[in-house]
Amino acid sequence: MRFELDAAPPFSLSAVIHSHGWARLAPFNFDAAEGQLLYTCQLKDMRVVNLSFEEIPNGVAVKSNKSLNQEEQREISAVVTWMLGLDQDFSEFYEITRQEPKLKQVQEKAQGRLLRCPTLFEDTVKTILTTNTAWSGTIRMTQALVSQFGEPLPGDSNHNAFPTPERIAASEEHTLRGTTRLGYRSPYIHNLAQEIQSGQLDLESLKTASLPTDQLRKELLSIKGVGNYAAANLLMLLGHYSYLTIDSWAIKMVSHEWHDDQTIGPSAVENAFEKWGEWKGLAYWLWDWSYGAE
DNA sequence: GGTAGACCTGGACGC
DNA sequence: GCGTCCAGGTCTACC
Repeated sequence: MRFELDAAPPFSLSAVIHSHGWARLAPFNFDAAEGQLLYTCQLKDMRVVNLSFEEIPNGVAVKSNKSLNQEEQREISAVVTWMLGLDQDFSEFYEITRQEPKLKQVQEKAQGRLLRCPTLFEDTVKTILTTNTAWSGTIRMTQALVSQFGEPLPGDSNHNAFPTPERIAASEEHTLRGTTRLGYRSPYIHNLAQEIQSGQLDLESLKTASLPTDQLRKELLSIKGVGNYAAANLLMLLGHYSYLTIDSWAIKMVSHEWHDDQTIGPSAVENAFEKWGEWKGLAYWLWDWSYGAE
């Protein structure tokens, strides 16, 4: 089954796919040779379907491996709109970056949208799994979580949906740790799933909450396992760009760009992007870094 | 408020 | 094959 969704111009599916590493984390499946993105999605009625995305002139065409009823199609339309940021408008950002040589490519390439997961729960878990580990570790842990706890695609044991909070909460923490090798992150993920499952935390409501950025950040920082870096990353996914995702890579990039590779601290990274105000997170993220280019 | 040390895993490296 | 070291953010205890 195939249907089309409009996107606010300019739009580039490729720019969304390459906006960060999410496309390489299960249950996303990115075929680099074909340039095709797939996602194994569990619907509200618990059905699991495989979705693929194709760029068309005014937006994106969505293909499902199974037929969908009207309600399911409405649900997937809303989910894909959120995942690809189809309704996001970056004209203000493009306006202020036009004169900056290191950002002049952003409008031309329709950059700005960041690939998101259907739920903030999934984005939060994946963000926690990026902390204090190499990227290969993030891929391994996410794959283990999906294959061990995700609902399988009918007739295809190689593809599972991302596990629901209920499914993770129903397991024992030591089982989660033992089967997925999440290490010390395991209690963070388990605790988050339990809080959502019990109704103590309504994480998904933050996607549409009209809270000031600082308040939203405070809510995110209250989650065990989410610190400054993780909160900034999640804020970016929620469309708030006034905090920087300062990790070891950011420090290395800024040190090389403006400090002759001298040792610097996080405040130097902050200072370097202060002028971009509420857009500084995005300016940093899309900056055309000279590191590795020479 | 700032800082040190522990947390956990996989990979690189030396023997 | 085995042991050691290191990288990567966050939490907690302590000052």
